[in-house]
Amino acid sequence: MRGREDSEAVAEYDPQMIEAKWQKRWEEQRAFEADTESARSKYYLLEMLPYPSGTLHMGHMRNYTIGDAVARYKRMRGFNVLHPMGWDAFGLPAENAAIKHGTDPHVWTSRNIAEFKRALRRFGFSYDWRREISTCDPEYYGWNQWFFLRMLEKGLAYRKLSRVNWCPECATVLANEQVVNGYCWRHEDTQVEAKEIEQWFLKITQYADALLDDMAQLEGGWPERVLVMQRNWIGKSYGAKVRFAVAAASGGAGAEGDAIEVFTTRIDTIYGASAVILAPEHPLIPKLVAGVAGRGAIEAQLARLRQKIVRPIELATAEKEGIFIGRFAINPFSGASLPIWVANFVVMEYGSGAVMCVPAHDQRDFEFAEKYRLPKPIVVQPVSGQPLTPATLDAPYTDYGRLVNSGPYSGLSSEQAIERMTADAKAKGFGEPHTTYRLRDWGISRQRYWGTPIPVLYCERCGLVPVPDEQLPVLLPPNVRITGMGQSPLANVPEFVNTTCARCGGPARRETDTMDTFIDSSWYFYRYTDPHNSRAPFDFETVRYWFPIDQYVGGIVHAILHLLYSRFFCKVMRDLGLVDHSEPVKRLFNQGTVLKGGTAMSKSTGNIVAGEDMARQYGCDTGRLYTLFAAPPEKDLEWSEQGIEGCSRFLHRLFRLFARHAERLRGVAVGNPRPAELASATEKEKALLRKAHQTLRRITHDFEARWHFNTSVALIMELANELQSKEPLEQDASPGVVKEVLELLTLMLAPMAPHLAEELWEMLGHAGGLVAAPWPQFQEQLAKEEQIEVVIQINGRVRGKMLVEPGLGEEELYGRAVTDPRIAQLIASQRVVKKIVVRDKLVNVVVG
RNA sequence: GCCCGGGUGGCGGAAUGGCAGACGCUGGGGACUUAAAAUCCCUUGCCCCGAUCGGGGCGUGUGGGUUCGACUCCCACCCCGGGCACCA
Repeated sequence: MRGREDSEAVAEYDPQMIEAKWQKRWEEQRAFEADTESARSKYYLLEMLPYPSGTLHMGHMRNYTIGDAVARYKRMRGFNVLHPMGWDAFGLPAENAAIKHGTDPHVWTSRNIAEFKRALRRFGFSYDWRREISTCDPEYYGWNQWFFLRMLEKGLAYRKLSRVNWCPECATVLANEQVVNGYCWRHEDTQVEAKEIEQWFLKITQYADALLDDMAQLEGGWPERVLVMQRNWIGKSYGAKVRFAVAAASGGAGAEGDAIEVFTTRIDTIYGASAVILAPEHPLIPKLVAGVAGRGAIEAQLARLRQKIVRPIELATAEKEGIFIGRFAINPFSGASLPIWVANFVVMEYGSGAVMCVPAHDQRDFEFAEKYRLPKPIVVQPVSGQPLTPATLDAPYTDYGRLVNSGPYSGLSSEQAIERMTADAKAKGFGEPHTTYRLRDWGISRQRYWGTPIPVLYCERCGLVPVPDEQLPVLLPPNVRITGMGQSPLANVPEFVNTTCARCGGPARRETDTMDTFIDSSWYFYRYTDPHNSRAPFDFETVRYWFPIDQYVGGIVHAILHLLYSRFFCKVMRDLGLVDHSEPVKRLFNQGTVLKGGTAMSKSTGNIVAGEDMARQYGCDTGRLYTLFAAPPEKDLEWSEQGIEGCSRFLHRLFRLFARHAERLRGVAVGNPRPAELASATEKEKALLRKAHQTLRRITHDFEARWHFNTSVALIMELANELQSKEPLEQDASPGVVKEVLELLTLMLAPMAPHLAEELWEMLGHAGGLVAAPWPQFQEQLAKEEQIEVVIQINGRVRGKMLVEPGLGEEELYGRAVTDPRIAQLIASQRVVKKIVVRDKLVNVVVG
C-alpha cells in the first residue's frame, strides 16, 4: 500500500486505471481499424495466429508485443497499417479434452477462444478486431474445402494407398514434417509407426522447383537459416539414373531382362562400384530370389531387415546390415558383374530405392564394405596431395578429383566425367540425367473429428465424386462421440456418412477423414483482408492492395511446416488466378523463446507465467517494456521477476517526472527553437534538446533497420535519467523546451508502452490521441554536439582526452593533442614514427 | 558427420575497426523514517602502486595473424545451442 498522507504527494502511476481508460478510448475511436485506401501506403503486419489454448503466456506476449510496437511505429510513420488477429482453432487438444472430459469440441474451443481473447484484449494490442477469424468457423473452413476442390480439379489433390506415419497417441496419420526423428512432434516420446492407409495428398512436389527458385525473392527479407532449412527440406539433388542389367541366375531364377535402376550423384565413381544394394521393400526382390539356392534362409533374413525399418528412429543410428541375395548385376560401363545385396540403409522412398555401392568414395558404402569385406577399388584420386592406395585407404575419399581405373574416362576430372558419362549412358540407353527431391507430397488426411471435412463422396456407381461448390461447406456434425480409438469419429455418424451422390442421386458415402490443420493456417492471412466475403475466399483487388505481407512475426518452430505450406498455397492460388504474386510474405522475423528456469515457456509443460497475472500485478505496459528490454528480440529471453520489477520502477519514476511538471506545462506552447534561437538557449536547454534528438535518431534507426528494441528502451531510460539529473527543470530551462523534450520522450515511448504514453500525452495538455500522432522529425542541428571528447593515444593506449569543437581538421587536432602537457611530457624523449588522426574521435601518436 | 547461430562483469545485455561493460538487475554504502517498505543519492570487472586527488597493469572461450589500434576482420581449435542426417 502506498501512503497518501503527504498532502503534497503527486499522483501515482496506476496502470490498471490508465490501461482500461485508453483501451476503451481506442475502441471508441476505432483507432486500429484499417480499410483499403489509396491515399497512404499500406503496411501489412502480421503475427502468427495462436492456437487458443486458454492461457496466454509470456511467449505469446513477446510475439505480439514485438508486432504491436512495429505496428504502432508504422502508424506513426503514416502508414495504413493492417494488423489482424485470429484463431487456429482446429486441432487435437479440443478432441483430447472431449475424450478425457466428454466436452464438446465446439463448446470447449469457443470457451477457450473467449478466454484467450479476453487476455489478449487486456494487453491493448492494436488489432483490427473486426477482421477476427476462427478456423473452426464454417465460414472459414468452407473455403478450405473450396480450395481442396480446386486442387482436385487441377490434379493437385489425389488419393493413394501409402505407407504413412502413424502416431498411436494421436491415433492419426502425421505428415513427414510432423515426424521428428521418428517421434511424434506433439508426443515427444511416442514413436511413429508405419501403416498402410488410403490417403489424400496434395502435390507439393510439383512446386518443388518453384519453392526453391522463388527463395531468391526472400533473400534478405527472411532469416537465412529458415531459407536453409527449407532448402534442405526440399533436398533437390542432381544426378543420374543408371540401369544395371540383372545377370542370368544359375538356378533358373527369374528377373532376367529386368534391370535395377540406381540413382547416383556420383556417376564418375561408377567404375569403383563393388555391389548393387536394394532397399528391403524393393519390388524386384521377390523375383530375384525366386529360384536362388538357399532361398529360405535369405527370405528369413529379408523379413528381419524389413522389421527393423518400421522404426525410423533406429534408421539414423542403426548398424548397417545387409544380405547378399545370390544374384548379380552388370555394371553397364565396365561390364563387371556385381553382387546384389539388400541392406537396411537403403530407403525405398528416396531415389529409386537402389544404390550402387562405391566403398572407396562414399562414407556409407565404405562402412558397409568394411563390415562385409567388399572390395574397395579406387577410381578417383585427389588432384593434389598423397595419392590414395588400397593399403592406406582408412577412410573414403568423397571429394571430386581425377579419374583413374575408369576405362576411357580415366584422366578426366570428376566434373567432366559426370557430364560425359551421363551423356554416354543416355546415348547407349541405360541411363539419363535425373533430379530427385527429398520433399514428399503433403499427406493431409487425418482420422480425426476436429478439423475440416474433406469434401468428397464415394458413390457405388460413380465412384469418387467431389461435393459441388454450392453444397459447401460440408459441416462438421455436432454431438459426435469421440473415443480416440480406431478410425475417424465421423465414420460412426450415419447421418453424416450416408448421403446421396451429387452426380447420380444414388446412395453415397461421405469421406470421413478431416484435413490436416496446417491447411487452415496456409492461407488465413488472405482471409483477414476480406473476412466476411461469402462469395469467394477473398476479393482479388483487396488482396492486391494489401499483399504481400510486409512483416510477419512468429516463432522459428514454423520454419518448415507452416511457412513452406503457405508458400505452396500461394503458388497454387496464383495458378488459379486468385492472386497476382508468388510469395505471400516479404519479410519474416523469428522472435526468440521466452524461458523460465532455462526451459521454454509452454502450456504443455505447465512452465508458464500467465499474461493476465503479470498484467494485474504490474500493468501490461510494464510487461511490454520488459519483454522488449530484457533481450534483443531474436534471442531467447529468460523471465526474471527482478527484471520486470526494474521496468515497473522505471515507469513509475517516469510518471512522477511528468506529474511534477505537467501542471505548469499544460498550457505552454512547445518550444522548438530554430537555429537562430538556439544560440541564445541555455546550456541546460541545449543539453536536453541534444540528448532528446540523439535519442530520436537512434530509436528511429532501431525501428527502421536494426530491430533492437532492447537498446531503444535503454535509450528512453537514458533520456529520462538525463531529465531527472537536470532537476529542477524549471530553473535555467524555458517551459517550452522542457515540454518539447517531454513530448519527444512520450512519442518515442508510444510504440513500447502505449497506454502510459497516451496518459502522459494527455497530461501535457493534448486532447487528441497519441495513436494518430506523427513520429517526430529528427533535427540534426539540435543533436549536434558543441564539444566532442577526443581520445589521445600513445601507441594505441589511451593517455589523455581533450574537448574540441566538432569537425576540427586533422592538423589542428594533432597539434592540440601534442601540446597537452601530459602528452608532451610522455613523448618528449621519443621519436614520433606515425601520426593517426581520426576526426571527432581520436589522435594516436606512435612513438618508437 | 554436415550446415547455421552463439561464447563479453555476479546476472540480462551494450559497443560491428577507435575510451569494453551503455541501460537494467544484483550486491555495498548513505539520506529520509521511531522503524520498515517505497523513494532519492553515491558505489559496484579483476589486480597493483599511492597519503588523498590520482596513476599503472590485466581483461570480451583458447592459440595465432592482419592493423597505429581488434569484442569487432582473417586462420586454427575448444565449448554451448539449434537444424539436418544412412538422401545415394
